[in-house]
Amino acid sequence: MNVKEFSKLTGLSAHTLRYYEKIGLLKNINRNQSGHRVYSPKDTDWINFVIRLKDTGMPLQEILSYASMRSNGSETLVCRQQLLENHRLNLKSHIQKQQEHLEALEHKIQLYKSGKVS
Amino acid sequence: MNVKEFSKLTGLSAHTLRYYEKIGLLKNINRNQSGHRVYSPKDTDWINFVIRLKDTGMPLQEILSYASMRSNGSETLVCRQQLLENHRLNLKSHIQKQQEHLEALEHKIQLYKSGKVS
DNA sequence: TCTTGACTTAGAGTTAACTCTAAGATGTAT
DNA sequence: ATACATCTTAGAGTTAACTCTAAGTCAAGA
Repeated sequence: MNVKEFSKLTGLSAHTLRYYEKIGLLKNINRNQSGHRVYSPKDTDWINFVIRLKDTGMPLQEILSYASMRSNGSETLVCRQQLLENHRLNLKSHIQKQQEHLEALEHKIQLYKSGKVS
Repeated sequence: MNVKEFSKLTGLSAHTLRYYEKIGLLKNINRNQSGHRVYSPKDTDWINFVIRLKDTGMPLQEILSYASMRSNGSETLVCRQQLLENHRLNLKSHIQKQQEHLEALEHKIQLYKSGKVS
């Protein structure tokens, strides 16, 4: 898969994909005989997980730290699990808070609907 | 209330509060005889709503647009309500998506717990 | 009165995460 | 063979939202 196809698949621009590679978020991307990148299904799995972490608000630096632990093999398993469990707690409380915000927003909209706002 | 107290109340730094005023998000803040800002309960209500919008991911530009409609009085009521209802839909789908991310994350953590990840 | 700390302004600097540019090599359709 | 799109790189530019700096004013306690 070339960069254009991979870009379409992931929803990230070719620029962003090269940027992710530059900062170390994507590693060991294969090249064809003319030096063009060739992405594999493994790259797809990894980038999809990266995108999930990113979409849940994890900064690239922290994803990078997960990535580098991953490439250090099984001695980092506990640490990676810790990181993910910590992220899970953050995400749960984020959802909780957004739910409260939603309710407050719906209350405000009700005020508009009943003409109690000017 | 001076800027320090208002900062503590809102959780925003004094720098940020002045910045919000500079870009037009806070308007007509009173001053005492020596030119220092004096924040009122009305300012508190407004900033709290601003913070809610911000925390739900609304860009300052859009909050600003709500703010400027608000200061244009009742002829913008419908438009403001529209903006909030649209934001409500975005927020609902955000929460939905985060919920899905949470489930995928919990699944991944299960893989770690059962030793299926290396 | 002197010091200490809070306040003011305009404007510069920072950070994260892209996003684009330039200049050149390669690939694909007519 | 000739366009024309796509690939490559290093490095510069952009955007949002702060965050800080400098230089000066003001207020309260020893």
